[in-house]
Amino acid sequence: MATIKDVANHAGVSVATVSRVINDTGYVHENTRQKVDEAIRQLNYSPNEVARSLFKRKSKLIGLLLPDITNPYFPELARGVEDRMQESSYRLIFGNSDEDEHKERDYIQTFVQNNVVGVISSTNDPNADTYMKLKIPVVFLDRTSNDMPSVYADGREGGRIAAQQILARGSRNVTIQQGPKHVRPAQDRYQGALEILEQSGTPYQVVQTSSFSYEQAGVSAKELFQKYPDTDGVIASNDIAAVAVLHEALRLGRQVPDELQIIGFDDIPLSSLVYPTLSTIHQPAYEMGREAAGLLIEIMENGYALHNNIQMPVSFIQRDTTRKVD
Amino acid sequence: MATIKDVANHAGVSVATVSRVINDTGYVHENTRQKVDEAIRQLNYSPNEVARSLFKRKSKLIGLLLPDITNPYFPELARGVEDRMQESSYRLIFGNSDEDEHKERDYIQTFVQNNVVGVISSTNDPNADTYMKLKIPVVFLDRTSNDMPSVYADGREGGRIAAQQILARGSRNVTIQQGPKHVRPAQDRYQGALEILEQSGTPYQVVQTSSFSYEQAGVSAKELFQKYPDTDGVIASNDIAAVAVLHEALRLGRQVPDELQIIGFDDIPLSSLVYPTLSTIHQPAYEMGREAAGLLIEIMENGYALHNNIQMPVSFIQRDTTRKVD
DNA sequence: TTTTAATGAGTAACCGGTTACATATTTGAG
DNA sequence: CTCAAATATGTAACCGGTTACTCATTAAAA
Repeated sequence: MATIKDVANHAGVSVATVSRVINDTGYVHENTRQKVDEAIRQLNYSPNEVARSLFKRKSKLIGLLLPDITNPYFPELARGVEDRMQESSYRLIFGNSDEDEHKERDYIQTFVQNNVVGVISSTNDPNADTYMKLKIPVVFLDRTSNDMPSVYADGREGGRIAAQQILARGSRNVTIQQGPKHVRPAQDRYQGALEILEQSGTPYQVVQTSSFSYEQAGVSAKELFQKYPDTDGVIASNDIAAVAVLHEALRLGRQVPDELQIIGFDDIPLSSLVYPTLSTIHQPAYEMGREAAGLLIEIMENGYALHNNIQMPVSFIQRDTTRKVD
Repeated sequence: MATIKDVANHAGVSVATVSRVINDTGYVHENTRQKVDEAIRQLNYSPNEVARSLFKRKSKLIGLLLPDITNPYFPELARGVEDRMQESSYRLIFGNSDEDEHKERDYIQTFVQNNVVGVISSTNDPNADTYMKLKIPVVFLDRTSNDMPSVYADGREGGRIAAQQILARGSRNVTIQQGPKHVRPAQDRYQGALEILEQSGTPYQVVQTSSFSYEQAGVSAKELFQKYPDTDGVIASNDIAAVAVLHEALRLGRQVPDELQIIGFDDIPLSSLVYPTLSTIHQPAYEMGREAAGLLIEIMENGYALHNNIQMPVSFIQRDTTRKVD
């Protein structure tokens, strides 16, 4: 690869001048600029970001930490982040945390070692030392933190809506999946649903799910119907779990939505492709990713942001696993 | 952040000695080593990878380029790559190419600018200049290249298997989705299926799909049944498309698999969660990701690899959108 | 005991950029 | 025409590591 020195030699100027040309700083005579541009073109030169990063102590890299890209909700977030970052010519160092504190710390460390200028993280503990001590801006995505910048959907409200809708549509023996205990958004939804069911006075029951993996989803769905064969409404912990429940229900010959209603959470793309299509609580994942990226960029460039906590709206998407009302 | 100089001062030694300690090179007296280790601990020092990278002209970063992480097949690949890279403490700079040549070039350039030591790419044109001129090792993933390292599934064979199976199970008026023309693996499958159908002499028809997006999948499925309402077997271009077809078929009241069989491609996790579960051609995506990472590591560390072209087996997964035979 | 090899640690150049500073030339106001 | 300000460019220090080289000390071999 050609270096700035090669370009300088080729153009018969000093490296400082070349630097001025490529960064458009200081004074450069038009003729000189042209000579340099020509040399750059001929040598197909592009500056070494590592050298830049070393001197400036900042790169054009952003650290992105998500729980598990294999869960279809996260690619949407990631894509939103990427697209927005791309527009401002930032690149991503990406890692899966598996909701594991240790992996998280590990990644954050290498982010710092690589001079990233900002971090976007979906952590369950935004107040962990790892983040509090960070000297670069962090935005929490899909997670809430009062005192730190974050972009998230109103999970609790989502849970409430799910419960309200399933009751309004006639379920009288609802089962709520609690979702993994250590995953904050899962617990928020759960609490929201619980709240409504409590105050409605209708009978309900709770089942645990320990992870968001596909295998777990299948197992949990089977368990659910073994324990509560009479349930007539399921508020699933997310769409994967919901699809698994739907699948198991059909296998058992239950009529959906007439005997059994199901509401998911997330509104991943496949929700509208299964049959019957899945009613769910929509989270604007792609937009959330974009917002998080935008927020981070704002903070990186201005040192602060106008709105540090962006709560995105959730909404009920009526499809075919719930009965119609109007 | 503490620098190596801080550590050196704190320990009362030179930076060279600290460097020897952290890299475990050269001679260092045990007592000295302990002093340095203690200083590192106290200052919570970890070396700046950017400075290292600049001097060595190589980082611990790998460039990963995938078409679109939003397509559920790719997160599996990505995860496989990440997990393997993680084990050898490489990190990923990640980008979505959207199968777009320009975006690809852009990414490859910033990979180089950031001193990545290797690239894993799913490109449609492994012979493009962008790659031929690269001085760092590249492994093509989910794409074939004769002369360059690659890890891919036998798409053509997959297509053949799909056609054989759908015929063996009694479809007599098959529709093949061709998939996007510029996407190599899609065309391979298509060719494979075509081959078998041609030589079988049974009637068949071809429909185009222009992208792998969810919306497209829905539209294509509708079109398919409008054009060929009498088809009794669909070989879809991938699982997303297949699920869309399945969905549309059920909506139209077609009996699956009795009146209509459907075979997908990829075996994404959701294939076994839809109802009825989707018969499909399995690609070991996660393992392919791991293999690609392993291959790249081998090349990076030895300068060459024993097996440069790793073809992974595909297999027919019999589920419920095809009839049973035994 | 002498000689040589192994061990231990510091100095300084280097990686490829950026930028403060110095210097030279040009421009324009008075 | 003079002189300050604006323009143009080069020199060299710096970012935070790594490593070649030098020198001193210690251990081992002769």
